[in-house]
Amino acid sequence: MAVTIKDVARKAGVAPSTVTRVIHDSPIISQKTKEKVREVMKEMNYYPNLNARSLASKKTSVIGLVFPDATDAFYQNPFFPTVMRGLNEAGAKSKYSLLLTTGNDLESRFSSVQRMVHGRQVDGLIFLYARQNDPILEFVHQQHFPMVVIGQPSIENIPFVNNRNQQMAKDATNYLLDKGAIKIGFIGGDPEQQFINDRLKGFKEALEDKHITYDDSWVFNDLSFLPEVGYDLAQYIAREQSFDAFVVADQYVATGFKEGWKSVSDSVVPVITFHAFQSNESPFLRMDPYVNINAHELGKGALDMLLEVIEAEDKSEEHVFQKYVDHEIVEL
Amino acid sequence: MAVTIKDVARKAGVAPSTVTRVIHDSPIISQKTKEKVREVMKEMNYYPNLNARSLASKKTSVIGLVFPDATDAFYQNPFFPTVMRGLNEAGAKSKYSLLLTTGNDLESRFSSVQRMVHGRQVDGLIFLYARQNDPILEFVHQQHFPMVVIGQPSIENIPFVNNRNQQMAKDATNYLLDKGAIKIGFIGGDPEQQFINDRLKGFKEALEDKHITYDDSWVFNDLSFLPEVGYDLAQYIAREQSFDAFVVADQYVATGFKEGWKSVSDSVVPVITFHAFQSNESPFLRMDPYVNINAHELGKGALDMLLEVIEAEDKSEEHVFQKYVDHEIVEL
DNA sequence: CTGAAAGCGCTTACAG
DNA sequence: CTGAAAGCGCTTACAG
Repeated sequence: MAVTIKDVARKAGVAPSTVTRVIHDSPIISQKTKEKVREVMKEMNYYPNLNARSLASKKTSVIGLVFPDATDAFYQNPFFPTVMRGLNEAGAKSKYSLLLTTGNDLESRFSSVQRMVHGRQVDGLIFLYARQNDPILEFVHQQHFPMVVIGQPSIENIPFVNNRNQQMAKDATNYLLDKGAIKIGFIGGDPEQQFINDRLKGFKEALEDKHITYDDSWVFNDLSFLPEVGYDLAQYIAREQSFDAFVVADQYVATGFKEGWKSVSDSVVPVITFHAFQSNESPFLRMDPYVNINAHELGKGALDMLLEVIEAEDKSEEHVFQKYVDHEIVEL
Repeated sequence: MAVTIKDVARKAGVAPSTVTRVIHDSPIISQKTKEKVREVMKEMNYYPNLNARSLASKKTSVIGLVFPDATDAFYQNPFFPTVMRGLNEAGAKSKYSLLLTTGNDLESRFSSVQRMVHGRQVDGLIFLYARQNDPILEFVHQQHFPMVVIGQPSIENIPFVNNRNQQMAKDATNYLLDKGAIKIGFIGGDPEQQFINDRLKGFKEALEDKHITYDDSWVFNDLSFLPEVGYDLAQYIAREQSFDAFVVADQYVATGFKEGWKSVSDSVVPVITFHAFQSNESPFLRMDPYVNINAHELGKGALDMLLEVIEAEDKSEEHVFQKYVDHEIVEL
C-alpha cells in the first residue's frame, strides 16, 4: 500500500541501504546519488515508517512525559501549561515527539510508564513533578532509563532542572522586609512536594538573618494547591489575626487567597507569590509584585538536558546533569 | 539484551506464534498452555516490544492530539486542561497512549502531524479546536485518516464532538432576560472560531424571540481570548455605556472582564459565561451563574468516538459520527 | 562510494 | 489446539 524504501530503491536504481543513507544525509553518499534518490522520494511521495525505523535502530525520537497524580488541581495551575509550552517548543526544534502518561491514579500511571520503558516506546522520560518516595521514579531509575526531573528528585544522581527555591523564597521575603513588613505569614502547600519545603526554608532564613522572632503560627502549611483553600484561609486569617504581609508559595493558591482576603477586609494586604510566567497579560494580577520562576525555561531546559543524557548514555559517558533556572522579582 | 518472544517460547517449549496468542489471550489456546506461558513470561520478566508489534500488526495503540497555534492564551484557558483530563481518562481506560503535536506555529505543527500520519505513529487524531480553512484538517481528511474534531469542523462528514453552542448561548441569554435584563451585551472572541459565531447566533435568537431591538453596538467581537482584553473592554464599557448584563462567550476573557469592571465601577454587573468545568472549587467565581459546557465529557467523548471510527474503518463500515454534549446552567 | 545479507521482535495466514 | 514460515519496513555491519 504505502510506498516503501524498496519501491524507492528500485525506481532510483539503487539499493535500499543507499536510500536509507540518503534519508539520513550520510556524508559517504555522492551528491549525484542523493539528488537522484531525493527526486524519486518526492515523486513517489515517500515517507519513512517510523515503527520500522524504531525497531531497527532502537531509537524512537519520542520523549515520555510523566505527570503527577492529577485532578484539575495540577492541570489548572498555570505552572503546567507554561512548562508544557517550553517542552513543546524544544521538542519541535529537535524533532522529538511527546508522549503522555495516561491515568490519574498511581496504578495506571505506573503501568503507563512501564509500557513506555519496557515497550521501547520512548527514548527517555521527563517527570513534571518531584515528590518523596515516588515508586515510578524509583522504577525508572533502577532500570537505568534516561530521565530528567523538573524539580528536586529525592534520589541522588538523577538529572534535574529546578529553580533555586530556597533562595527564591528568601528573596521574596526580603523584598517584603525591605518594604517595612515584620510579621510575615507563609502560605505553603503539600509538604510532600520538595519545593514547598525549600521555599519554607528560604522564608525562615530571611527572618532569621534579620533576627526576627517568629513561631509556627506564622506558617500555614500542609494544604492542597487549590484556590478555594487559599480563599478560606485568607478569610480566616483576615478575621482572626494580623499580619503585615504574606509569602504565598503557590500561584494558584494565591489567586484564591487574594480574593478571600478582599471578601472580608477593606485593607489590602501585600502578597508576594511565584509565577509560572511573566504575567503582563493578566492585569488583575498586576497589583502585586511576584517572583518569576521561568517555568517555560524549566520545560525547555529539561528537554534539552534529556537529549544530552541520552547522548551521553550512547557513548557510555558519566556526567552530572543538573541545572538551575534563574528567577527574578517583578514589580509592576 | 531484552527478553524476546523467542526466549519465552524456547523456555516454555512452544512456538513463538503460540506466545503471541497467549499475550493476546486468544481463545483457541488451551488453558494449560496459557498458564505455562504466562508463568514463563513472568519468570523471565518479559515485555513486548511495541515497535515490533506496531510494525507487524499495523496498529499502534497511540492517538495523536492536534493543538491549535498556541501561545499561552490557549494553554492557560481552563478549557484546555479539562479536556485533557477527559482524554487522559478515556485513554487510560482503553490502553491508548496520547502523542502531542509539537510546535507553536502552523508549519511545525503541520509537519508534526504529517510525521504521525505518514510515519504510522498513531492510529488516529483528535483535533482540540475547530477553525475555518485549516490546512492540517484538510490534509488529514484527504488522507482518509481516522480523526475526531472537538468543536464544529468546517468540512462535512468529519466526525465531531461538540456542545450545542447556539442553544447554549440562547439559554444563557434567556436566563438574563428572565432576570429582567433587557439591554444585554455580547462579549465574543475570534470569529475564526466557529463556536464564537454559534454563540453569537444563539444570543441574537434569544433577543429576537423576545422582540427586543438590538444593534451592532451590543456586540463586541473580533477579540483575542485573553483576560486583559476582557479587562480593558470592561473598563471601556463601564465608563462609556450602560448595559443591564453581559453574555461573555469565553471563560478566560470573563475573568478579566469582571476584574476590569470592578476596577472602575461600584455596581456589580450580571455576567454569564461558559465554564469548562463545574467550578465549585473556585469560590471567587461563584458569584455569577454560568453554563457548564462539560469539557471533560468533550474530551472523553472524542476519544471514545475515535476508537469507534477506527473500528468502523477496519470493517470498512460507513457511519455518521457526531455527538453533542449536554450543558446546564449552574446557579450558586 | 555502493550493495547484498542479516536482523530488529513481533504477527499472520496457512497447514496440520 | 499448535507450529513453521514468511513478512512488516527499516538499519547496520561487512564486503568490495
